[in-house]
Amino acid sequence: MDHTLPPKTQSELLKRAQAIAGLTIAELAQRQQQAVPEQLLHAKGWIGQLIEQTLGASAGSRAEPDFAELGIELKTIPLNANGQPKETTYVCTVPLNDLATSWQASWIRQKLNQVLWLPIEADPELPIQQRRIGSAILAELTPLQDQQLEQDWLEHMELISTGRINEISAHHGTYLQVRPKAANNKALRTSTDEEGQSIQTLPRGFYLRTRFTAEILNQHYIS
Amino acid sequence: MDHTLPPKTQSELLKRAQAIAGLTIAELAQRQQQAVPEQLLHAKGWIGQLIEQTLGASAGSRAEPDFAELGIELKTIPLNANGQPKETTYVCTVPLNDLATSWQASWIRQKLNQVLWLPIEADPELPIQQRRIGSAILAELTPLQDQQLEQDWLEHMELISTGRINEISAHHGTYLQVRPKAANNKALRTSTDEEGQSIQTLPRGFYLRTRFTAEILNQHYIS
DNA sequence: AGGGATCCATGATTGGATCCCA
DNA sequence: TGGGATCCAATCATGGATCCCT
Repeated sequence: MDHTLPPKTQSELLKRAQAIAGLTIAELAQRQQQAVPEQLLHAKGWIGQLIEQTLGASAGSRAEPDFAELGIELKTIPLNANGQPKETTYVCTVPLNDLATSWQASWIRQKLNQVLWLPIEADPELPIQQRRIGSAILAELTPLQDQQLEQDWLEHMELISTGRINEISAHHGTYLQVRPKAANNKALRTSTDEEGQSIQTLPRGFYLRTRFTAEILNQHYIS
Repeated sequence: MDHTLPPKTQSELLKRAQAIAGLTIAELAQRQQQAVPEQLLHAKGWIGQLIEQTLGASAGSRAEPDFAELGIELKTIPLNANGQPKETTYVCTVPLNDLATSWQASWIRQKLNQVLWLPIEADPELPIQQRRIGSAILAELTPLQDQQLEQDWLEHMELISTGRINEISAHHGTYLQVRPKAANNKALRTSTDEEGQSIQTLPRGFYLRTRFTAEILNQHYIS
């Protein structure tokens, strides 16, 4: 089995995801003829990319969901020893220019509207090879989630569009954070301040807090 | 002013509480002719007792609210620099024998049914003398709080009455915890295990988590 | 530079242990 | 011993910083 071609239907995508549920990372890597890194420090996105490759996501695309034709985004969720999400989830870059858009039309909402969530064991005690892939969850934003995300997004965009991006900290937002997304804290990018002057600022990304992904899991595995 | 006599009415109690709102501990201590300790490490209950004395609570009584005739219990709430409760709140000892009672008739519920909460600044940066007393809140248990506390209480009492008290940790209970309440961890007391044998165990107390007292504060100071 | 994410120092929380008084 | 509570080491959570790939 070597799924390099994108799945043609939602059902085909789900079938592929179900087929890898329960596998260890070592088993999946072998199928894909990949070597498993000893640690993720120097291979941070590796597992996500292994999964993308396996399910046939169109890698490297921009401003589009991973499965563009199906309108589905793929996201892995690292789980701690307790089965809870261990990290926030990166969604996409925060636009620093091109601010005149609505939540409905925004890039981030296009990505989050329909997501295939794939929980993956990530207890640091567990060697990467032995970590198991969980059962995929295909979830559409509920009206309530949509509303809550929109509210967070509006607050962030208000600050950005009034040139106060440097006032944003990761403390803002109920579900959605804005945090640095860069090679390091020297990687600056041009934005615009309150008086229309150019300013240098760190590039940022939108991240979903763990409380959001924890709710997704709870809604689907009522234990 | 020296209120050593118990207040005769609820209104008199509230008047006394309002009269000390805004005072510093130093000011109140002077009125009561008490010396303020430099630190609370060796005077842990001192502020609570200063307040009791001031408001005319019947000190040292047992199995009864502080203002027995009014059915009102007095509790101070230490606040951190952010105005949030800093500690859990001790309520009363957990009965290790005498287990055949209902929530309605229980000692703890008698105490919690009507409480005069008194917030007091307790930021460790602030010298004890300068800490201020807040505005008192007289609160009756809401039906929802009553239900939630009952559920926690039932779970704890189930474990105690089946001799599994040593399985209880402070992790149990949504609002109500059971934790050690003793001079030290060698102070043992006799209880009964599953087969009716005597066992030695630490004496325990019921404590309200800060999330409970935080809700009390939020309901009354909508800020 | 955008997409795939995790790292990890530091601050916040917690809960077992402890302290004084009558 | 019951009532008045706080202490504080250890754990948890967080969010600013960082890493690889195309």
